[in-house]
Amino acid sequence: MIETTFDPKSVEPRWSEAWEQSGAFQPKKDAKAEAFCIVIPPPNVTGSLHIGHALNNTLQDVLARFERLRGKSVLWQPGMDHAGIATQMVVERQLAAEGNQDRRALGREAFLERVWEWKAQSGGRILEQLRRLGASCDWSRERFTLDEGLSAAVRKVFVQLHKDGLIYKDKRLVNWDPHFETAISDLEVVSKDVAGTMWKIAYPLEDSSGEIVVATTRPETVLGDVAVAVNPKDERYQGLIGKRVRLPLTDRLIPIVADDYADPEAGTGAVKITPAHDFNDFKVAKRHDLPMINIFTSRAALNESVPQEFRGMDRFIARDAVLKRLEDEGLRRGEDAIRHSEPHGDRSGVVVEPWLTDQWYVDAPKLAVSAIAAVEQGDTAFIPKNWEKTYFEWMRNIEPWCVSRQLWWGHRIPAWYGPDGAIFVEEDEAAANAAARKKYGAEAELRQDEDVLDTWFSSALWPFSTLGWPEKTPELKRFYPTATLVTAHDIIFFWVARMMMMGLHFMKEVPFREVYIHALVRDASGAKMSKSKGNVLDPLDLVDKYGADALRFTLAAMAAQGRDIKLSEQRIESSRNFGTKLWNAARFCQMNECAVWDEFDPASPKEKINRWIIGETAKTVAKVTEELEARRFNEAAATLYRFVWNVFCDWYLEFIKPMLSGEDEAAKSETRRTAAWTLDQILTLLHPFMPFITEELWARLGEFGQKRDGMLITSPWPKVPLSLVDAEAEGEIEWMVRLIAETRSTRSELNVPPAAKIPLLLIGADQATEVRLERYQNLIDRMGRLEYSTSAEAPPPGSVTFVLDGATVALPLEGIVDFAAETERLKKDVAKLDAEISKTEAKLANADFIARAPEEVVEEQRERLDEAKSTRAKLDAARERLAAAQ
RNA sequence: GGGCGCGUAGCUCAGCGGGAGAGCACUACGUUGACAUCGUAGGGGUCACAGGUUCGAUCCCUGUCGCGCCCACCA
Repeated sequence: MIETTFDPKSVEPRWSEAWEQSGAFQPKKDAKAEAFCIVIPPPNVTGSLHIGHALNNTLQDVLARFERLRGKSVLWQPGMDHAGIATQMVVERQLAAEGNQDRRALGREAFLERVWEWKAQSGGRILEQLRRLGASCDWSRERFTLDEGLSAAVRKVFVQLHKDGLIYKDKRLVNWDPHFETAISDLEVVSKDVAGTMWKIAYPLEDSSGEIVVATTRPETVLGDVAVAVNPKDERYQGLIGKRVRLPLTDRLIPIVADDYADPEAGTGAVKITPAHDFNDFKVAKRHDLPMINIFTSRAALNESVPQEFRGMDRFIARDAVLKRLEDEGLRRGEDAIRHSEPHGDRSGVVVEPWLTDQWYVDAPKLAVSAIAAVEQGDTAFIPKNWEKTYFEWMRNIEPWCVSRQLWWGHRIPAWYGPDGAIFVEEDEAAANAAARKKYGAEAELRQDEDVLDTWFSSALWPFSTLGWPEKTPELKRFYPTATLVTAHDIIFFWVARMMMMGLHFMKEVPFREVYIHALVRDASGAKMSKSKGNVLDPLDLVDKYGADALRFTLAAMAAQGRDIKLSEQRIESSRNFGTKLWNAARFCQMNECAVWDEFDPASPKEKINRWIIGETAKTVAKVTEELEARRFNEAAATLYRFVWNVFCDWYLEFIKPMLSGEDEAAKSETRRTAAWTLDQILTLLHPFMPFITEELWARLGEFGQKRDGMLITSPWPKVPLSLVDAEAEGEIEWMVRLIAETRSTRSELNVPPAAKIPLLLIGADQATEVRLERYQNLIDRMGRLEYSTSAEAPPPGSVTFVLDGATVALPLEGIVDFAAETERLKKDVAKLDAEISKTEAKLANADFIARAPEEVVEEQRERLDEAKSTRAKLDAARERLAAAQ
């Protein structure tokens, strides 16, 4: 006998293992089966499962299991990302905590050894956590972005792009993170709104005939100024253009130049130009052929380009020092408090500096062309579609992508430098040496580029590198392009866009047919959860408390398109209760020996109730299938919830109770088999959402009846044709449902004591009605506590009647009614009905409506009117009787 | 400045051209016979506001207000 509740803790690990052992997670070998591939967004090796991962992977798993049940050959490709900065940060911290030397002292090789050691020990915990969630990835194909195969792909891509002229080295301003001492891409810069000060500083004219006042939020950069720019149309400064000013605190003379960049409305209208430390100033300097003076070290302290007194100072300390000296010199001209935004490194959190360095760039604008076209043509579709706009907007304004990082953990750039600085970009050292020999005619000492690639460079290759590229593997042939990519919108630029570019360039084919963008799960304050902020929720606690199925079902049910999710524990609790409900429904079936003993033909049942539930099942199968195909996870979940709870449990199981305890053996047997069959369909439909409980119940129920073949996970998706919907059965059951519902409602309205049965008088009941009532007498008794008779006598005075399917049901009121309250209620109901009647009548009298509205809508309105009128008559009669009884 | 989205029950949120829904919470009644609960019934909404389109608008369009996010800019 099944116990009263489902115990996830004991069941989940057992099935996780059984599934994996059985090979169910691996793609079907059947060559005829349609391929369906999802590549996992590779979690960081440093990562720990947070609620966003839980949502992301639940949705992928729902799709993977759904398509697997539908018979497709499913590959859900798992793996991890080496996460350059994040991982290096973790290990550096660890070194520091252990009182060890820092990475520089340790040396590159020893440090990398430490990182690999760390990875072996504590990396990749997240994949274990995904297993707990039930993720049906093909774990035998796990990949890591630093694996040899994927690294080879990275090298090949780099070399090829270089050959194609799509990767180049350039000296320009980059976003420099002074904490990690590396360049970062535009995307890794986040601007934060901060309170700041706008200082006004006077620059004396060379001829001492006056001064020009500039405004700045960064006084320390005065030391790197090479000019002052004013707008050529700005009348205030007309006479000054071309003159020179004395740069304060230095002995430099710098020109006043005219440039449209200077906005007369902003600040003082005169802008100091610091080309080495500001993107706009850089452009101005280029236009005017001005020198660029770098005043910062890689840690953003002042370097030897500044006067002795400031050298070595941190930038913020220097700011105060510079201000103080300017004060001393009498050059300050006031200050204003302002709010402005400051660029910060997304990982380090420190203010990043524009800094002039040599870096490698990918020509993203060129690669974007086909990536844009592919989405325009619909080769790849975004769901929801409006994300395409975001994608286009970014792609059309894309800047070159800085891919070199001054880190150690990552793919080392496959570029070697000759003694004369010549660059050899080759897949390995041997090839570079060969190239060098060719160039120099002799062996040459080569030095490999010290830098590594942006982590996202290897992620961009993920859809084909994990399938074996550059080898021509069968997997690559079979599963590329992949079917669906499931991700959150925050990495559309970081990842999706770049996969599109790389996939199209190297595979000549989009990496995925469809991109499903799901909501972000936000923390309590609505802030974005992120690995570096540490404000993550632990879904594993929720799994411990409620089970993986409950969490999964909740997340899927909340995955509506277009709104961020603020997860509440109550929702998970109610999903857990849903699981319990299902569990107990199965328990009930088992107790009543509901089992399929042989092939069951859902067209065979004779009993109306059984034909009805089969029809309802058919409708549900069609609906859930359609909703999953359209990726409306929330609606599929809601459909199942309602079907299981409100249809199967609340009505069907209640309806069949009398039969299961009745004497009609044929009906009983048929009902048992139908119930068992329906439950099987439910378990299958629900399996993508709640794999553990469904698999467990499937197995338990299989201990009776027909022997189960294999496991639920590899069973076929239900095929229940809609032709099994039996209109007659549907009508009859609906009639019963209405009768019982109305009786319940009447009982409540009339305050009938709970234990009492309501005596009913059926006036004008025909034979068919009597037969129906007889058939369901037990049910009526149980659910409605309704006692009926078909006496020909007229209804007693003071009774309420209602009409159902031709039969008038009269309820005597004496002794059980609060007359005053009842009269009040009737009045209210009558008023409501009158409003509806007049509204509907007006509508039906409207010629335009009749002419223009669809036939079925008009018909609906007529029915509505008839119903309202008959209810109205019923209420009138009730009111009269009430009055009479009083 | 540009873009995307949101405003629906006390709370968390679905829905969407044809008389507004769920879960939780609340109230009442019932429940020892599948249900660490469950069932039934009930209260509770000008679907942010104002215009427009339409026979008909919570839904489509425009505008306003409030909120969130993304991008750009910020001397």
